[in-house]
Amino acid sequence: MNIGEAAKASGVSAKMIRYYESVGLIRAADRKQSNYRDFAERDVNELRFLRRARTLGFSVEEIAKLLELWRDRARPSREVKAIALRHVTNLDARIAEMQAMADTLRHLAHACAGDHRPDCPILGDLGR
Amino acid sequence: MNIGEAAKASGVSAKMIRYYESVGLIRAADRKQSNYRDFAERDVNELRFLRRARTLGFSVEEIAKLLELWRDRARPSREVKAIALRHVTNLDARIAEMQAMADTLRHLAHACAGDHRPDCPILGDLGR
DNA sequence: ATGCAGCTTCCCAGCATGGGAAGGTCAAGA
DNA sequence: TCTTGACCTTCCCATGCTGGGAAGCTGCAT
Repeated sequence: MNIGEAAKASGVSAKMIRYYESVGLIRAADRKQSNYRDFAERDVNELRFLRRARTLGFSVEEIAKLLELWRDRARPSREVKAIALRHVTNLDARIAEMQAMADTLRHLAHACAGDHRPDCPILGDLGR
Repeated sequence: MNIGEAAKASGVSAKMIRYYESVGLIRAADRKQSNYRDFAERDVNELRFLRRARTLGFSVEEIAKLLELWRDRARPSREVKAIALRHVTNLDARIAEMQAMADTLRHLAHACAGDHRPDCPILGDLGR
């Protein structure tokens, strides 16, 4: 399977497949005589795993560990769970930060007339 | 005022001050004969504005517009409000995304024993 | 055989930030 | 006065993830 087909089948762009390979996230694919990469079904499965993990917000580094565990039939589920929960903690922290930003801005915007006049609590706050 | 003092006074690192100057976010500071940058109180005020806007999550590009409006005494508050609300919409979207990620993961992690055994709904989902 | 689609590598760009090297400047203390 | 150390200057590099594009090779269909 060429990289284009693997990309279509997995939902990961060819550009990204090459990148993941270059940083060692996935095994380097086999090569045909033409030097074209040759993907097997197993590779496509890993790429799909990868894509799904990305949509859940895992970093490339975390995915490296998850993939390793995935490949290891004797993994302890404890390790997988730990990575997932650490990521959840991380997400929650970032959500709280952004929530605070949004709330502050909503509040300031609410107090701003939003017309032709220059007076503006938003700028007032920023320049306090 | 040297860049170090301006950094301390504004809470923006010297590195970042140089960067903001290089991308045209702030006016290029005056130079002394030594070629050292020379900051005035007004510059420090802009840097503080900048820092506050960054903590509210505005992009450098948005801040460029906000700074422009801040400097313009005849600005219509409408424009400021529009930028702020657009940013809030943006934040809300990202929060919702991350919330969905966190919820999915919490759910999967809850179903995962997290012990020495290899069975794991988290990996199951990722590799579905 | 010719052309086009698809592959290869390599470089560049962005966001915002920090690290560090090589070299110039300033102020304080011996 | 000279040295020293803190601070400044520019320049390049790296991060994490993604896309754009150039130059050149391969493979298939007409």
